[in-house]
Amino acid sequence: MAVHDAMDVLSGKWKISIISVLCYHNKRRFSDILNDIKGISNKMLSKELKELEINKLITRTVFDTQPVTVYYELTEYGLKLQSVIKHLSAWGTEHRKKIMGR
Amino acid sequence: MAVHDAMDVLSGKWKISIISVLCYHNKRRFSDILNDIKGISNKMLSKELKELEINKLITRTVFDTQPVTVYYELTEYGLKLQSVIKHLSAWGTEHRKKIMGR
DNA sequence: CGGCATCCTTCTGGATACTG
DNA sequence: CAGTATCCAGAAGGATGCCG
Repeated sequence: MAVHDAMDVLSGKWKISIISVLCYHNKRRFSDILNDIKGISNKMLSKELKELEINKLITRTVFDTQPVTVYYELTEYGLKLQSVIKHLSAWGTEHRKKIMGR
Repeated sequence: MAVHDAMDVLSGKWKISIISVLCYHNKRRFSDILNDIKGISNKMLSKELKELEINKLITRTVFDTQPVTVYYELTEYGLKLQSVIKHLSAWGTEHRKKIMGR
């Protein structure tokens, strides 16, 4: 099932949120993403970024400054998830209204 | 974050697959879904169906036959996920090609 | 048929401390 | 800054058996 193939890659508590952040910012640093996503720990961010990189959804670029600077960005491939995220986000907004009662 | 609101409801190993099945079949019985989704156990199917019902994404209808017949179907609300599923599915198909190398 | 109960193992993920 | 290492609790989820 194709949907399951997609979810294999996207499963994990934070992956969708991470991709979402990268959709809006294009290039983003580790600590910035850490602040963007409320509640995530550095351990989890590190782990999920690594998995996304393995699956070719994002790239990791290191700049040899002092201290080092690392940028993450979506690959061309990962960018194709933008429309999915957009729809999901719209649905999520509506869902929150429904659950919260306003 | 709206995306996270959506994922709260959709998290779980099989929920997206279940919704996907109901997108294609409209009305579907417990044991049919069990067969549709490869690898799922009855315990998991039961649990995730219950959660989806609580969140108003699906409805559960019991027919008092002998033995009982139970149908699940998407609510009007759950149906709004169809476009998300469609995009996700398309992406998943492409992803499989990419990973499998063809 | 459509589940629920139980057992048990694995995975998830938070807190904290440490490093180049 | 951008992680890694360790510890540990709790959740997820598979296997099996039982029930109306």
